[in-house]
Amino acid sequence: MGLAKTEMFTDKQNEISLFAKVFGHPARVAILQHLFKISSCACGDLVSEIGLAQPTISQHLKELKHLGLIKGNVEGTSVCYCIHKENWIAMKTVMTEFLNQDVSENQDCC
Amino acid sequence: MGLAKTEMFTDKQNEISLFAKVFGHPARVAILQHLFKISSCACGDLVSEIGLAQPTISQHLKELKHLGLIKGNVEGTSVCYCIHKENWIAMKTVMTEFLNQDVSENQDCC
DNA sequence: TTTATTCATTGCAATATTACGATTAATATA
DNA sequence: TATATTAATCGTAATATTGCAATGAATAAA
Repeated sequence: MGLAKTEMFTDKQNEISLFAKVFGHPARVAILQHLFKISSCACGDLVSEIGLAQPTISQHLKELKHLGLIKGNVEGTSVCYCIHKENWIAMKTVMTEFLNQDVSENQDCC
Repeated sequence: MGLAKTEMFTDKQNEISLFAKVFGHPARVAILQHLFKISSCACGDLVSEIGLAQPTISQHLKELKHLGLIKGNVEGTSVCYCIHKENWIAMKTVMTEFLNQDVSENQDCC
């Protein structure tokens, strides 16, 4: 039914999957990398940089903003975006804990 | 059109997004956490553990296997799954590099 | 005030994902 | 051999995602 049964999972599992999902598209990865590289950036610059249409970029920015990973600031007719540092660090803590699960103690089955 | 334009992005960006995408569903997060916890596990045990139907779990396992994050070993009529350690560590390197982009030098725009 | 610029929103088409019943394939056991 | 067990695959319905043209909203500049 195309719909994840989130009620079957822990809050942490759902949180991890939500963060991961937003990184699950190369355009959003590229947007974030560009924001890290140049600190802050207007939407229009991202459109030229990434190469997708303006409404598409705007939609990806909306998802990143909705998760709190970026901030947007209106400056005249343009909107300046940047990384939301505190939230990025908080996200990193959650994801790193997941990625760092200890693999050394485990015995292979195969 | 529901299809990511991967040709517009770098190999690294596509790689990051593919790894992230597979973590973008709580069932796959739960499967991986369970495999870390108990080292190795039959498909049927994961079905009881997670609570989704057997074909659904089988499908999620297929995706994890396709990305190389788990291994499956046939043991009689059951199949034993475990984390693919080397590939997990390699994935972790890629994802950690992405997550650890330096945020401290950046100036906020807002 | 008019026009230009920039970005968000809407609406839609194409494709992908999620979930599961039914079935199949493979092996173990009686 | 016949039956049971386990897991993969197939087929399909429901929903989500991606991408963009068209449009709208807001501000700046002429």
